[in-house]
Amino acid sequence: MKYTKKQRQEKLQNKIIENPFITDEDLADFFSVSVQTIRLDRLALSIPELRERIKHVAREHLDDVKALPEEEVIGEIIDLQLDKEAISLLDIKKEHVFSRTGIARGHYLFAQANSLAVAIIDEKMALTAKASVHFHRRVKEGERVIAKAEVKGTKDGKTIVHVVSNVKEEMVFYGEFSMYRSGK
Amino acid sequence: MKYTKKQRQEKLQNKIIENPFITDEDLADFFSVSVQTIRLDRLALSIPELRERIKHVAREHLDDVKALPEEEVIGEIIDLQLDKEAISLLDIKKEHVFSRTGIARGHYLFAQANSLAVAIIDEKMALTAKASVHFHRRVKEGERVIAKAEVKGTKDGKTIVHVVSNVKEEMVFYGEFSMYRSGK
DNA sequence: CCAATGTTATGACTAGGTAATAAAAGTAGT
DNA sequence: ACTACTTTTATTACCTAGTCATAACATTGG
Repeated sequence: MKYTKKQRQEKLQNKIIENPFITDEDLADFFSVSVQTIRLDRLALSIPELRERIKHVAREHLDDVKALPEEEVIGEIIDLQLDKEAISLLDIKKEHVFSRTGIARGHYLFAQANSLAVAIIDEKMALTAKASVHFHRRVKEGERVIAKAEVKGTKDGKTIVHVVSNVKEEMVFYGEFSMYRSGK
Repeated sequence: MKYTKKQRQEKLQNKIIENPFITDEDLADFFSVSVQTIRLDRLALSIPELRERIKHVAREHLDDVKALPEEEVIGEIIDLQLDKEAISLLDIKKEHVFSRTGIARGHYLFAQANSLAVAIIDEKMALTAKASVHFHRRVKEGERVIAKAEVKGTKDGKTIVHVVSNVKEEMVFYGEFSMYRSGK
């Protein structure tokens, strides 16, 4: 025999993670055992059946795509006084960090700050013209970044917004954004 | 009767887009028609059955999660000479633009430039310290942004990278990045 | 009123399973 | 070599959410 029960079950788990769309029959072929054995294995490992697996993957996706366009903002806005100040919150998760180091990629902090700068403008449309940003400290997975934006005034039609992002009491990011606004 | 055939089929389409997990039976209940009618409707609209719908959504998701961590870069790198220059390409799609205006959100252009600046550094790890960026022209859905990064030199341990992004011959973005590098 | 369109019902079949039960095969210990 | 136990396989009945084909019934417009 090729594998012991334990070995097979380990491999099985990997196989299914790798390709959640595989049927018991295909697995049975692959391991040269009967379908029933595969089913006992899944039962033992509490791996749900193909359809449930697919459903699960699909639901995750649906949550993703629903979460994004709903709020065209990176991070969750928790306070917003138009043309004055705004605060948003971003929890740094796996998808935001370099997988090797666990350090957040700069453009997510930028994105949080930038989209907050867009949101704060009391206009149907706002676009970033210029930005000058500083990354003060690396942010790690699991940390919560709170960005605070403040409108500093207007200079030749462009609104200047300052954004300071903190993790707890520590400043991790600072940016100055110069925003076009659609208003006449 | 509540709806005509046409009205029902339109509503049906929306219903399914809204919640692809709904069964024919639930739909039949909702519209107070028989399951068979729903099936004829789906057939007419060529909407696949529940399981196929779910599978499709799941596959998209799988592609997403597989595509992202593979290359930790926004855009596709088409040329890379470490510590010299690099070029990447980003096709602006629906998910990159403000849905109302079709104009690309600034942080995607930033992300493309920033991740190119990270990639160009010949080191296991590179992080952005500072960045100064200008958005010269709005980029629209369907346009292809080509970012070109050049290493300009090193100043107190930080590498200066310039990134110019063009759509066709027109410059749309310019950024100067100051990068930390892990090297001793 | 009758023909066309729309709707519902029925029966046979499918994939990819669950669950329960039984039988067979392999592995150890003595 | 025989028993005891684990592991694997087979069998049967059932399930969901469909497919496809055929037939009958209902509604509406002209």
